Amino acid sequence: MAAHTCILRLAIYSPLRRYFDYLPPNGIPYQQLQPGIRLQVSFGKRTVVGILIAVVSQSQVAFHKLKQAQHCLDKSPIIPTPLLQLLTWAVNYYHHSPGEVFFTALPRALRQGKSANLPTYRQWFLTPKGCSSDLKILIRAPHQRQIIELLRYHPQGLTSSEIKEKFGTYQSSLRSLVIKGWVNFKEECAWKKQESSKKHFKHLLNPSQKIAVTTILTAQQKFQPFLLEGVTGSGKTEVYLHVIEEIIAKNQQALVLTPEIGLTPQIVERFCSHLQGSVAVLHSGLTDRERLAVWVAAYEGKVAVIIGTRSAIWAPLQHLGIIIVDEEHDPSFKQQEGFRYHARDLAIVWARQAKIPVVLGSATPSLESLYNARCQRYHLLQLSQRAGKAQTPQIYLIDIRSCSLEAGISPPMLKALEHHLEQGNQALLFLNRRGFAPTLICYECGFIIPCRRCDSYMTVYQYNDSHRLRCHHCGANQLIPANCPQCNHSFLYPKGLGTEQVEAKLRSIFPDTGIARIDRDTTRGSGVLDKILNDIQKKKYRLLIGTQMLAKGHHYPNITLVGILDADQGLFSGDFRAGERMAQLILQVIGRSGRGEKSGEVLIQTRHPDNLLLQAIISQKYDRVAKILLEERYQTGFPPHGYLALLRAKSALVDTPIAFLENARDMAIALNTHQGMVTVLGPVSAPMERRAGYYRGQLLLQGSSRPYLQQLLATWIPKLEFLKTARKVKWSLDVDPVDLM
DNA sequence: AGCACGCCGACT
DNA sequence: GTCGGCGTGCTC
Ligand SMILES: [Zn+2]
Ligand SMILES: [Zn+2]
Repeated sequence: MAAHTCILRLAIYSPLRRYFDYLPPNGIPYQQLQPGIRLQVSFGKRTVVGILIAVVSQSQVAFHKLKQAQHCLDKSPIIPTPLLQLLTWAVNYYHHSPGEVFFTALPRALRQGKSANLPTYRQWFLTPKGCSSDLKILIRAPHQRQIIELLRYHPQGLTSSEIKEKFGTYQSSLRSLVIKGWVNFKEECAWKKQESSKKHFKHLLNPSQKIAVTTILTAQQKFQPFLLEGVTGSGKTEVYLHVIEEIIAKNQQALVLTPEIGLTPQIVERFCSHLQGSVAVLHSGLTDRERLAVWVAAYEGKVAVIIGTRSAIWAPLQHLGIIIVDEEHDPSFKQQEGFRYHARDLAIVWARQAKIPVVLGSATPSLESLYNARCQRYHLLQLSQRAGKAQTPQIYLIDIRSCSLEAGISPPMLKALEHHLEQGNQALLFLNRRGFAPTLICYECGFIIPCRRCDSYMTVYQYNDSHRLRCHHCGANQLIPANCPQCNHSFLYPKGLGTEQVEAKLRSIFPDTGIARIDRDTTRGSGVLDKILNDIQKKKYRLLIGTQMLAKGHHYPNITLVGILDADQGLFSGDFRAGERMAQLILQVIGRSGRGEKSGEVLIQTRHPDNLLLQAIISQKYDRVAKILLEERYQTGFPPHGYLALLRAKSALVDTPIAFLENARDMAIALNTHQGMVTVLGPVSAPMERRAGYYRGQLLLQGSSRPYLQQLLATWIPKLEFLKTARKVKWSLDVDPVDLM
């Protein structure tokens, strides 16, 4: 019997870190049992969907315990082989449960076992008869009449959902109209092929762009990572476009990953207008249906280029020819909960498996990528020139220890603002803190209003959330109290600085100037940011104040003054990556100024004008910045001079996370065969111990060798779920954490 | 996670 | 008595 037993190894959506073995359903030909198909199985007391990962002949589980799968949900795989390989790699590297890994890659409909057909929608339009007929006949059918009137406004037709949006009930009316022969429909496939008005507008490349393009293209059909380094405005996007053009001309596909904020309609438009072939977009704003449609279309090869955020790394592309990761240093490529994958790192893995080139682009590369380039693992390509005639900006530090500040603005900063606005130019102020003020404090007793669920203070909001306090860590909010909760005194005042406050101050100083605030609070809702950006182009706003949203990827050609209100915040805060982040942010903001013809000026307010890192930043030489940071990482054994894995645990009770982590630590130390190679540090409570009602702790594994760290994780992590103390906490592993918060 | 089972206190 | 909270076990 055992000789030709066929056992199906399935991934099932559950936090359990293992696969589940089943026997094949009755009457299924062996050839149909391809990895990547889905089956319906009984799992415990439930019926669930499983994904076939492998067909094996042996199982760890006793034969009599194996259940038979109920039936196959697919005739052929819904996950292409390269993606299956990538997912399998991710299961092993991130030591996460296979079920959650494989299922996060799928659109919701496929997770639920629905069919993998290209979803369609109905496009309704008027027939010639419907166009010309007299509406008076419809006097007793007001719904039908409304629909006809609406369709006459939209000669290109309307979708069912668009009609449904206008009138709640519509189906019976449409049916009657179809019978009358006034209206008809056609089935359209539901994925929005991105269209562009302008087609084919070719740019000439400068010499360093040309070199980049040809170098990348000579590496086709082989694994080769490139680090494309170039300041904002040096034309990285042009390089991407020329490379992709060549790739898709050979009937291969291209995948472009961008940070969350970078995926603007402008950038999509740019790709569409330059590229022949269908471009599809994948981001968090899509409906489930649209996501499924893009997935199926991509799998069927109907899509040549996918542009998307982090999760687009799971696009089912069978003929991938190149991957591009733009702004590769951006932290949004790392998923920060559950299955904590890094899309940039997975891009490298995919490229290696598929033997294709991968391009990481950035003006301020991550230290990891920079280090890889130095070790010759990545080919470094530099775009030296800023496009156009613009000069690099002049940068000045303002020592604010000896200044009196008004809403965080020093006299020299104010003077510069006045000057640049008088010249008719635009100015930008950067402050990486939302709200009116980070704290509300009692004048009498000094009590600061805390969040009830976090070890943190409530942020004061005056405008957006009209007179409320909000916690940035858990979302809790309340009205601003009239009296101090501790001493009942009524004089509570906001202390510290936020963008709302700066905006208010600027409005009082420059009452006749258009002022825009750009942060997460003013840009909620789709299209809002886009409208603000458009109005900036039109010079409706001349003074901009904002958080890191301002820094990322948008073009503001007329800005000649950039002011950084607080360079120290972030530069000196606890986390090991804080310095890198802040340096990248400051350099990105600096890059916003002085494009086009005008050269720019940058003013940076600081209390530490002599700080080495700050000095390196204002030299605008990123390699100087990197040298300082890399030296620091070398001293501490942090990435890229070392590899990290962080075990996190949280619970509503104070002591349980640490108790679990202590058990976990003991186990790790016992299993650690190479103590010189992997160090177990902690456990300690998290920098902010309580968040959203949970007490949090963490245990850090630091390795000087990645294989040894991985080997320890592989033996250790599967054992953790059997610890008694594990039941009382929520725990998760973070391989290559981007921060230790 | 999601579901079932069994034990114990408390409440109509 | 029996309702329900929660600790424990199990998922091929
Ligand atoms: Zn008080
Ligand atoms: Zn909170």
